[in-house]
Amino acid sequence: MGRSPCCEKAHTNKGAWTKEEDDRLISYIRAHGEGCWRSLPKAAGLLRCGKSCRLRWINYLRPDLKRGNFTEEEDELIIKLHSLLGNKWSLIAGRLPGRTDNEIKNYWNTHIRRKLINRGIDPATHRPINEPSTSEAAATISFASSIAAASKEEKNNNNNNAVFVVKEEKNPIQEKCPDLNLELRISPPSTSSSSETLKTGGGMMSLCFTCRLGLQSSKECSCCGGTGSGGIGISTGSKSGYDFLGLKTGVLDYRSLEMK
DNA sequence: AAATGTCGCAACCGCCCCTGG
DNA sequence: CCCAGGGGCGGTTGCGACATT
Repeated sequence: MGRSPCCEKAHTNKGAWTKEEDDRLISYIRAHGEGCWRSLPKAAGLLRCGKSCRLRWINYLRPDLKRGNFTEEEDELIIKLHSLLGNKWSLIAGRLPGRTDNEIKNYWNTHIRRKLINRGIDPATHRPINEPSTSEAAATISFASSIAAASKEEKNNNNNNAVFVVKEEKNPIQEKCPDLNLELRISPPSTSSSSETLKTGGGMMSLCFTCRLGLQSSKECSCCGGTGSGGIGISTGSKSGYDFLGLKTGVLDYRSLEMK
């Protein structure tokens, strides 16, 4: 039993979007919101596949996209997140307000990979290229509980819902590449608190409801202040409501953390 | 100036997961 | 519990822009 195609391929346009198509899609979504992508093209008068519309909107037309060059901070954050999450571009994109998974994926493949190779780091494993591949643990995220990892801050926050500790441990690889081999520690969320709290190696962040919906830096955001600046918190320890590790739903799906 | 090579990005493809009936 | 539909994601491709010869 085959899966029905997502659209009538015979009657859909493909390839680059025209200005008129963009305008139609934008005006339709402004009027009706992002709804059923499958029926959207017909409703909007577009001869496009619903998936194509979704992709165009998410990757190019969304008003909150931050286009332009990646900053050095974003570079480093992407590298760190990739070392933790692997090719989970959507998760990584979730930590970079205004950036899309596709954009980050492209940027990784074209710039960061080369950058890491130039540094002598294997972009796939985040290990030194010359490093013999005997140390399996070095490439694997450790979910081992670590009391020490809980750090002092945990004592100050007993209402944590989802607590993530990104801990750096000293080992030979770590000393060569101090940003790598970060450890994640995950505890299940509770339902008692109205905001999520997350920890990084450097700071504590409390997420407002808006941020938990993935609307960081929006006008309604109370923890980011709606400044549009977003938060690059993993390494800086800023308190900018950074939705680290896909907490948009309030429940962490551990499968999303698996390394490939 | 033309030809060729390389790079970067937008878009597509196909698979997987989630959800509702 | 099973199945189909819809949405989302990661990998790949195609093409235009730019650089080099």
